[in-house]
Amino acid sequence: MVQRTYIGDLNQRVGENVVINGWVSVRRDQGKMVFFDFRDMTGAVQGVVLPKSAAIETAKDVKVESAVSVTGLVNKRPEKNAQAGKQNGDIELQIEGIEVLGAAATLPFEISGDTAGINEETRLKYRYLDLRSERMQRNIRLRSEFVRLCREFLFKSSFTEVETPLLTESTPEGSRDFVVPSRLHKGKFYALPQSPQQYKQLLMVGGLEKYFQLARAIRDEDLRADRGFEHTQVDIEMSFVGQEDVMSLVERMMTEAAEAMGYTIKEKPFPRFTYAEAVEKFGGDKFDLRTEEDKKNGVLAYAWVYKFPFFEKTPQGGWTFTHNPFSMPVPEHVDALLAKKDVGEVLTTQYDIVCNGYEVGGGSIRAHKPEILKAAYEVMGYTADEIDERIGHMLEAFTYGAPPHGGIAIGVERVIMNMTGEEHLREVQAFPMTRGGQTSVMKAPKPLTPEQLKELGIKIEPEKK
RNA sequence: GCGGGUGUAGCUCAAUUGGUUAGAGCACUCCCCUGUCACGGGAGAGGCUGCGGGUUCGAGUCCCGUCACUCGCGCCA
Repeated sequence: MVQRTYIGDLNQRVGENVVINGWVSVRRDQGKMVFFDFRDMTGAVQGVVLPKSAAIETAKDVKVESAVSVTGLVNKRPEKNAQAGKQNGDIELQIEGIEVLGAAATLPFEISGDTAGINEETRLKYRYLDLRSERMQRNIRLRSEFVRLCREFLFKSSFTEVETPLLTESTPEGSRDFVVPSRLHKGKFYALPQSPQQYKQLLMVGGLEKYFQLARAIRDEDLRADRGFEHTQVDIEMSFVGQEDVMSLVERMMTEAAEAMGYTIKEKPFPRFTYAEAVEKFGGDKFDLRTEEDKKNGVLAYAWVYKFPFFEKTPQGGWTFTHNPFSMPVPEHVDALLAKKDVGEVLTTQYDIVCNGYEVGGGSIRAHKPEILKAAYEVMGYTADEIDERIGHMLEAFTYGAPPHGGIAIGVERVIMNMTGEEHLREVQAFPMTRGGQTSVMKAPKPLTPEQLKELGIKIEPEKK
């Protein structure tokens, strides 16, 4: 069997016989001769079946988007037939044989153009076809490239990648959990992680010092254009660090990745605004620092927002956290928190990273001393028993030599949306859901069989109207 | 949960104040074409107008209900 040549390498093989694999993008049947556009993951090339070619009969039956193996001779095109400014526009494949490896039925929609205008339901039902489109190929590959560069940066910086559990505990003070019924413990449920927060802090207690994970975060809240049930975070945690250490590491990672991908960052180091400044200047903590010119040029305008209030009033007159309850207050406010004095004035070490109007990540230095973490829960009005039930395990873990630690989570989809200019999360995920929460292609959620329900100890009550 | 938008051929859309047999482009099938490159030319097939009800001599069009998709709010970092 002859070695496959990638289409992107054909221009170095002029005069040679080659085999290419790929898909048929276009067929142009001229009667006596037939032209094709083929593509693989490296690019596109024109093939021609001449009248005397043995492949002429099969060529007429090849359907667009079929997967094929094509043998032929790489020719320089005559000057008058060359296509300037087009990949492989100066060569073509003179086809000797076409083998259809996977025939294509008539397509439900055309994928040669931009599929963004096609009905969302149709695109998602046939996501495997939509993924062949140029736009989706670009977005998904770009996403992979970003993730690769983050991984490389973090490995280079002595981080350890750790996978934390997917089946875990419900966290009532966050957003709504997706839950999984337990077969072994009927009537009890696991929850899918909203973030690996507790585990990554326990990894710091566990001496890993520098952890990261490409972590899936799962939340059962209604969907938006830029928000799905699932998204992916570059999740980072470090020991023996302060706010400055985490921020500068993240800044280097984001800069290296973006610049390696050819993007321009508007301002380095990233400008910083306190929450109060951001509200005053921009009316909120998600702002866009780009000029119209920047927008045209695809510039990324990163910035930090920090010094958020730790707590805010609840409608009932109590206190709740603004970001999360497990952060350290800024050093000068630790005593106030411990004394529960001037609670509304206490600032947290939380830092958010924003870019082009989106919040792309957030983190903080964590409360690694049990009394500080406990104080935050007391401010929010939890009883000793409730605190023990919710975070007793963390408080205990922190009694065994917990290092000061902090971290961040960067939302991968948000970054890729900024890079591609996409306004919809679905355009940067391979298999997203509809807004109504139905999965691509196979349309979950679906009912379970009575046997499955019985095994789980679950009875479904018919919904009353 | 609330509010807005959309739903007509496989896809993208059109169809006058309610009026005859619901049209077009692309895709598809067949025929013609030796240099095309989103090839071109000719012919053809393809419709429960999301679904259910109502008003009317007559509904794609008006009314009520319902479903799906979508955008925003609530919710959510």
